[in-house]
Amino acid sequence: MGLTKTQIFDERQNELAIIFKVLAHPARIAILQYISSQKACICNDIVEEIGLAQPTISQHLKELKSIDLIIGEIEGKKVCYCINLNKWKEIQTLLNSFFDKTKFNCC
Amino acid sequence: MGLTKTQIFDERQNELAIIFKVLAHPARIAILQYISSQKACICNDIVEEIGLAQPTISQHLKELKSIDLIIGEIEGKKVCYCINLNKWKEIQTLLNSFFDKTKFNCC
DNA sequence: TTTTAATATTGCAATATTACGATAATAAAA
DNA sequence: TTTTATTATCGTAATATTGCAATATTAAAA
Repeated sequence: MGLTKTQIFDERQNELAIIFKVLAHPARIAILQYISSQKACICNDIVEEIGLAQPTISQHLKELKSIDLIIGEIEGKKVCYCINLNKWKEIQTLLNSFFDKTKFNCC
Repeated sequence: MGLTKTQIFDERQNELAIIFKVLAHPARIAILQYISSQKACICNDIVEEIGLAQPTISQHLKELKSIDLIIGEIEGKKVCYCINLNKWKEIQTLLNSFFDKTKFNCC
């Protein structure tokens, strides 16, 4: 069906899945790595760096923005995209909590 | 197109994306949490716990197995699924490395 | 050997994702 | 004001994912 049955899972499980889903594309990984390594993180530079069409990059940026992982600051005609450090740390902590909380009773 | 252009990204970026993708479903999060909390982690118990049809669970288990996150041990007619602790730790380390390596020069 | 129980696989319908051309929106520059 | 540059949105084609009924496979039990 292609439709995830979110209603049978709890909020935490759905939240984790959404975060993982946003990160589950090499272009979005590459965008994050590029943004984080540059002093100026202009959208157009990202398009040239990654090698996907401008609308495609714009869409990936939108998905990263949807969980506040990046912030876009308008600078005239351009937009400077930056990683949202607070959210970044928050997500890293959340993922570590998921990995750590998982105990291994069996086998 | 629906087809990810993996060839324009490096191996590390693609590997990270695949790991995130496997984790990007609440059912698979729930399966991992359930398996890790049980002494016996029989496939049928997972089906009853999660509330999805048996073939659907079987498919999700297959995806978790695809990156060796879980191991299925055959016990007669039943299969006992367990988390692969070594891979679990390895992936946690890899994700932390990704989060840590990302520096923030801009903004 | 036949039956039963547990799990995997196949096939398919419905929805989601990816990618991009065309175009709109926005703001600086001419 | 018109042009130009930059980014966002829309529409759409192609592929992927999700979920399940039907069925196959496997191994213990009868």
